[in-house]
Amino acid sequence: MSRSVFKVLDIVKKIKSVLVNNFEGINEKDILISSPPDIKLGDIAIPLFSLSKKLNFPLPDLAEKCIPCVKIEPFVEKVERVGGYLNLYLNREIVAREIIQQVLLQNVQFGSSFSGKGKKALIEHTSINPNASPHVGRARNAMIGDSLSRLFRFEGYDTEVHYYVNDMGRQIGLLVLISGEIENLDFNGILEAYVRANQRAENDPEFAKYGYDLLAKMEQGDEEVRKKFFKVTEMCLKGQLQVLKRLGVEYDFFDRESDYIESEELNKVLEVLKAKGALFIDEEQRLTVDLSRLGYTQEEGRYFVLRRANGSSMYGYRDLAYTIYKGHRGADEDIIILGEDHKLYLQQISLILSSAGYKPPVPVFYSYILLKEGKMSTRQGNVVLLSDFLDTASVLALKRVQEQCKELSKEEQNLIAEQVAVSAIRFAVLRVTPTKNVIFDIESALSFEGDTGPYLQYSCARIKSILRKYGKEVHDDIPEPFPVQQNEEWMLVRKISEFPFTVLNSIEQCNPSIIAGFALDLAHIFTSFYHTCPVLHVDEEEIKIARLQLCKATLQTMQNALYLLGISVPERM
RNA sequence: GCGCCUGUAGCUCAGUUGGAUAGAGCACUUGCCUCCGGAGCAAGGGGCCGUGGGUUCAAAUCCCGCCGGGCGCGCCA
Repeated sequence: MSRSVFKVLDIVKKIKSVLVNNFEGINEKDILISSPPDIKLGDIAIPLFSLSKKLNFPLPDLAEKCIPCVKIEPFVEKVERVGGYLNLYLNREIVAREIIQQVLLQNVQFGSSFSGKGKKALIEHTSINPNASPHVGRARNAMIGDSLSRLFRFEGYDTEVHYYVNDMGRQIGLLVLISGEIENLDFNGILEAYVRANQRAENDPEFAKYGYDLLAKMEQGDEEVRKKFFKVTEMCLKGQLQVLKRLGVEYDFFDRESDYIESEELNKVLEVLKAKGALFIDEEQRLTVDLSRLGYTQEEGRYFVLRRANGSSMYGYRDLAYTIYKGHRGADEDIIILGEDHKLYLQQISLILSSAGYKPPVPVFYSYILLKEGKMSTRQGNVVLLSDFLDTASVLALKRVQEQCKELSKEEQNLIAEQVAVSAIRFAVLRVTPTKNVIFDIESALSFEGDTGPYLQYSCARIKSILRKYGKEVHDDIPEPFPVQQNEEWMLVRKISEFPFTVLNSIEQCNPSIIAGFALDLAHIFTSFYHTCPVLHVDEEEIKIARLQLCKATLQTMQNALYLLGISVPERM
């Protein structure tokens, strides 16, 4: 069921205002605009059921009255009533011209409504514990966050991306402890070291205690200990960032948790909580917030501990301080990407912040990536490391590139293979709505066939090939009228016209999968067009040019969509 | 136990916020490279949209109950 709506032109807006002006007692919200289930039934559909009811006007009469109103010149060619629907047929040649023109004029900006102009967005994402190489499950956070960052930038927001470096805590303490025992510990050895440290802590209370002691010294600002923590976490962070960079994920700011051990402003917030009777020292000497005093109604999750009995801070304390800091950066949109396991936690800190007059960040939650065999577990060894996946995908892609692009240099071939590998993983993860679990199937993610990132790149490569073979620059002046002969051409135009709407929809819902779905639709329609409509092999020069322009507009739209997903488009593959 | 999320073809997922005949890909069957790139296209089979009620002109979509899956629930981060 396609519900394409022509957003590029203001036809929808015009229809609404015309109807509102012609009928008393209705407003724009009463008028629904959708589109017919089949291209044969027209391009825009207006269901009249509720209008007829609201106006107390028999449906056939209402339809009769509406038909001349919505026949908006010169775009609407024909209006028909089918059952309770008013179906509008657009003038393909005029509408297509307008749309293709817009795409070619706006090129890399086509799709943006600039809704974020003059506004600022702050996005925090990824925050993988610096203790291991990231697996694809963890990377879902980074991919969603990165894609949203691209969306916000695309819409004109002044966007800053933050990475919160969790360089504290008992786990890191243990890691620092054991790193002192291993010579030349590097990023590759870190996971093993981490696992070993945890095992030892379980069996050796002495060792565990050292971990805590080290953490306490770190908190108290012991310079030497701080240096040790920094050294280990920095090495780990660098390694992780290298892998993430392969995916095209980058950050503007790295904020270290250890810089938020003490916060005067947060202490003032705590005074507010105290005044509300929400802050107390519990029976085990922990500094605790009783959220029920702030409006929290559940018993589960009612208490939120800020400091241990020995006075050391908990993650929640530091994160509250950090969140306050972020709030002062003046962002209109303050967004944080979190795994679904943080839902209650975020609710808790949001309650604390808002009860002291702060605006909490807007969370985007995502569910875990599962393997067919079940959950990913580092301990059980059934994880798919991001770097491993990229390596195998890249090798597989290289084989095909070597066959198909023999004339290219080795470096170019490698580059393309890497681009294909990245698109395979990014698309496989991003195409699924964040709130749903992703069942990750390595086999199909590596197949590059069907609804995959490489398929999208492939369809672009085909367009580029056509444009290359044409040999000349395809100019941007669109003929009037623009010839549209086949349904496939028209369907392409319709799909392209949806893109700005899709972008807005995606950013409103903070859901990149909407873009992914759009890219797939567009690619399918294009390949269908490709097989039915010859571009270079047509005699009439006007048709050839028009189709070349349609190809160019399709490519531009596809590249813009893929850019938002962090997928780059090779010239050939 | 309580709370949040989720259930659509054998499998992996869409379904533009309540609209017309529920759509793709994988897998299976059948065609299509002397023709702009077969990482492709065209066609076919395959559905009680978890289940039982309700709301209305209209429900995969909204509300309630039940069942299955994911996540969480006081010194982890």
